[in-house]
Amino acid sequence: MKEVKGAVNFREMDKEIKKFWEDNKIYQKVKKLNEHYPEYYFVDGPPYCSGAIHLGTAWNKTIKDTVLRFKRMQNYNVLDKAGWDMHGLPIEVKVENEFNIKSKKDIETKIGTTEFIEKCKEFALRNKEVMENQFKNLGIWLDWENAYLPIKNDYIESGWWSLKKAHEKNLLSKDLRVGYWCPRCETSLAEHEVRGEYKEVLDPSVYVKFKLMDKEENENEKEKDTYLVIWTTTPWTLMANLLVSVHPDFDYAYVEVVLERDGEEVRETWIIAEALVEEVMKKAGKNNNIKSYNITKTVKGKDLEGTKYIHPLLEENERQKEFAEIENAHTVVLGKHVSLDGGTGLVHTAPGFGEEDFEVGKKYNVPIYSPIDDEGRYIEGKWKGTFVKDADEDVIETLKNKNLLVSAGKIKHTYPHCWRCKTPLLFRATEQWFLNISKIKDDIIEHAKTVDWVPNWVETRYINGVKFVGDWNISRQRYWGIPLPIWVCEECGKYEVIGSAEELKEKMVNDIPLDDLHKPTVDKVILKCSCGGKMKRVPDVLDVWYDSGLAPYASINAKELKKADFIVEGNDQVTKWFYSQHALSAIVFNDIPYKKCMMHGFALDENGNKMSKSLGNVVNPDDVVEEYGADLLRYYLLSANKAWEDIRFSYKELGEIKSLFNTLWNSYTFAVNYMVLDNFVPNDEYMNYLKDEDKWIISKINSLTKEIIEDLEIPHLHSYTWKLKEFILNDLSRWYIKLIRSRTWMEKDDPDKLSAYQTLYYVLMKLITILSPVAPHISEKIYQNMKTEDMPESIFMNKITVDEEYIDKTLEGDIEVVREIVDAILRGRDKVKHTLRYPISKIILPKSIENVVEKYGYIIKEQGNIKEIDVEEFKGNMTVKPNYRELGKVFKSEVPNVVKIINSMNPNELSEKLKEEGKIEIDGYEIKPEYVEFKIEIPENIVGMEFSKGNVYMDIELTDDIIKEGLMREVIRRIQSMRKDMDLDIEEKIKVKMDGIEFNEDTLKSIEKEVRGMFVDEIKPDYEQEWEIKTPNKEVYKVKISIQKLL
RNA sequence: AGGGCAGUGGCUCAGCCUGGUUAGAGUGCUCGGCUGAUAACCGAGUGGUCCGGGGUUCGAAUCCCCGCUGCCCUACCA
Repeated sequence: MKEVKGAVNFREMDKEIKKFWEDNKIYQKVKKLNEHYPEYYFVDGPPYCSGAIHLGTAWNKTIKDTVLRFKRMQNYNVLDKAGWDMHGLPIEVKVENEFNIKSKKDIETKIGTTEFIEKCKEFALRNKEVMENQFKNLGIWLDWENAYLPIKNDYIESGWWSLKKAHEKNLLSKDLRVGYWCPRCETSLAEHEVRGEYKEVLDPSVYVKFKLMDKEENENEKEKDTYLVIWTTTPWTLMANLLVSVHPDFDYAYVEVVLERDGEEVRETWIIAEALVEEVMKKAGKNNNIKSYNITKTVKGKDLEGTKYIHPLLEENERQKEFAEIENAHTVVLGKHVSLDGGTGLVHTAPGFGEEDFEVGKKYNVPIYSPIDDEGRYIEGKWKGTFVKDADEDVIETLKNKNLLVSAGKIKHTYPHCWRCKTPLLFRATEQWFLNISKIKDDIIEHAKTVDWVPNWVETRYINGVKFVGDWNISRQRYWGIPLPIWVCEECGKYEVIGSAEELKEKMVNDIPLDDLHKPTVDKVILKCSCGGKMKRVPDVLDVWYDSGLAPYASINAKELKKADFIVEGNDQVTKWFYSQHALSAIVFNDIPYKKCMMHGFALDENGNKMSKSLGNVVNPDDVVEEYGADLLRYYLLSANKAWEDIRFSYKELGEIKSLFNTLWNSYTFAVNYMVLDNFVPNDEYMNYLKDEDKWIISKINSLTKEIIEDLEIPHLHSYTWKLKEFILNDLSRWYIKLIRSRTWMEKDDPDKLSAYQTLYYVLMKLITILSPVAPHISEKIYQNMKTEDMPESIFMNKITVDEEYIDKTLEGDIEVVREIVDAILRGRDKVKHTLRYPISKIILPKSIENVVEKYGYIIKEQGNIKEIDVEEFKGNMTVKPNYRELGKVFKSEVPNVVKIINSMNPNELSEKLKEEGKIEIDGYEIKPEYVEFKIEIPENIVGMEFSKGNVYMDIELTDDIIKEGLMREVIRRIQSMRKDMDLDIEEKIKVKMDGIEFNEDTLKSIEKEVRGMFVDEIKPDYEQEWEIKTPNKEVYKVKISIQKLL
């Protein structure tokens, strides 16, 4: 042990400890140590290698690190590979920017795929390094050396292998679907790539009439010109309209509209959802000269099913004339997705341009018509070659000329944009590869029920999420990803799924070296079809979520399922990674790949807003670490909230954690510096001399350890950290250290002193052991200074254990009472301005706690500065209070009656009787002592204070002796304060001269001892000060104190 | 629209699962105190319709139902 001097700098400590761990390979040694213990399999949810970590990722890894450190200290062989997410569009984009590439074509023509892939790889690896270092600065211990990287061949092969399994189980298919498409980047985008990219835009808001085909039975003149009124914000999609959807259960009104057109009165019937008629007519009035309108009849949506209409742009798109011949095309169909939130209650449906439209189109068996090219230009019709959005105005104009426009305006709404080029996205039908999750959904839901979710309601949320997912589109028309291992025959269209590089090597007809399984290498491989044709690879790559979904088995290169004992990620991952890895394991192993799954929240700014660059409210974890040190941030993140709720990051609260750690550090330096001063060497022998307060805190730390093990097991990190805080501040610093302070001033080898040191030593060691999972640096730092030769090299080589034999709940309870009494005394003193420096000659405590007083009276005396304690049966006015909990157990619904009886009795008599007879029977109710609590009112003329077990009465009479003793303390305090001003060492001796106050010889001796001084008559003062001392009996002393250093 | 979570002093949050004294902490503010752990610490005061309404119960912050508000997820924004 070495003396600890100077102010604590937590950041410097981080660096020092990090170096210590690295130089001595502590992580590796800990791993080795646990090698033969049971496995604890943890799978790291891989962060994306985008550049830098943020507060959320820091939080995420802190949770992981804390739990895993705990598990290691429980002697588990923790499998803890770090993981990284490295493929995908975000990196492609960054690289494109680096090369100033504008379009997809440029990649192939300007720099070539090989070079491009190489750059993507470099970029990902570079970012991985940066982020890894940031994590290491937070003290995150993971297996960084053997991290799993999805860009490695064996990982890619795992992807292939699993996809082949999916194929074998008939869960892989190729299908035409509508998805997001960026016309500028010429690629499909995944749903998750679009998330957060909905931006407010001004779009056309157009109400259009679709004329009904004249029905023979509709001879009625009035119903001849009948129209469906639809609303759209994308007029350009009308070109591809095939259906109009209505809700089967809604009411639709036939609105007879009288309007004036070209000077003539025209009568038309418009079909609009009844609830929206007024709104639509209001809008229509602006563009049409409407004279009047009234509803002639209403029908249910389902009654409209099959009604045929004339496509409004039939002349502008010849193809629509062909479609008109198809059975269901250009008819009203039913769809539950139709809402009355806006529009007309009739939804224009273009199956090639909308996801739901697509579903409806398939259901009604009409063509999935999507007449645009990769760049978003029409490939046929009047506007052939025009970019679709540019056609909007012209479409509107055309409709107007055809008298089919009801209203044209603008609307502000949110619309998805390409996150890289900010172009509004289109919805477009393309052929993609799918995993048919819908076939195994029931199994997936069943698996989910076997998981231990933290908090448990995540299960509901997860299962609900799963219920909504459709088949998983796994193919992307991009470059940087796991290549789809699917080869298609050019002749017969048959396809084959390859499960490994080995298999590919066997089957390829040309000779391509397979050093790297990325594009474009694999693209060159040709296989031979059974029909004799050439098979070429589908040029797509896999969705990057497929990569991370493979983690449970690909990360350890396994072909069987090893269920993770624990995973934890942010709440956005419930429907992402929790799901993607489950989906892939369900396909391959028909099981869920984790046993315990915890969700955490998001890190928001102080006001609860998301941190974003544009708001300028981003808190960089590096900055926080630089200012406060890693442990404070770690502790803050785990204590700020229940993990599954969002954290509002606050520097103020971080400051509170700083106070906590300062207190911890002060407690530690207090202990160590005294120990060093006395050359203390810890020795179990001293445990034989423990005083009650020592036994108390030893019991406390063991009780705490026990609770903390339970908290970390769940894990409930908030109660873990809160309990630590409570112990450090209240039990250790504010109570125990206060209690033993006088013992540190005793002679070196006094057993009382040694046992106090031994206790402090024991408790601090226990404390830092349970603190170390969350605050590894500080704990290690303290450990390194306090450990003895025979102890393990690092704190993390120790086990967290409970010494059950030291737990004494009775003692803990008794000392709690003592604490309450001391607090009550201090409150009482405060009330009458009788400060602690002046003793109180006597206090009286209730007889019921006699044994507590007998055992621990010395603590009360010392802490309250009390001369004598009496225990008495108090007399006085009693009040009685029923103990509802006890009464409830026995009397249930009779409780009010019993309470009435209790309250109606004279409390003093009741108490007397209960004491004599043990119980009373009144009106058939048996009243026992435990049903009631008595309190004695404190008479006004007596100084008394209440605590949980009764009252404490204080005799505050001021005798000469008391004043004298108080004055002695007044003087001591002032001399001490002057010593401090002079910056003297604790051990340094001084000469003192006092004028203006007299003490007897004994008192002077006591003062000399406490202040390490010597009273003299003559002095050459180094420091002088005049003091005014006021006693409680209003005497005033003017005292001059002079101090001279003794060299 | 569906699902989940949350709503407790000025602020940040415990407590709720498993109903039972006077609903707790920290922080803020006011006052007082302490002093060799000291840029720390202690005490007192201040401050609450426990979101609202209904129900169950002898008893509800806690359990149930309905609603309000905020956040998140999913869907949608035709």
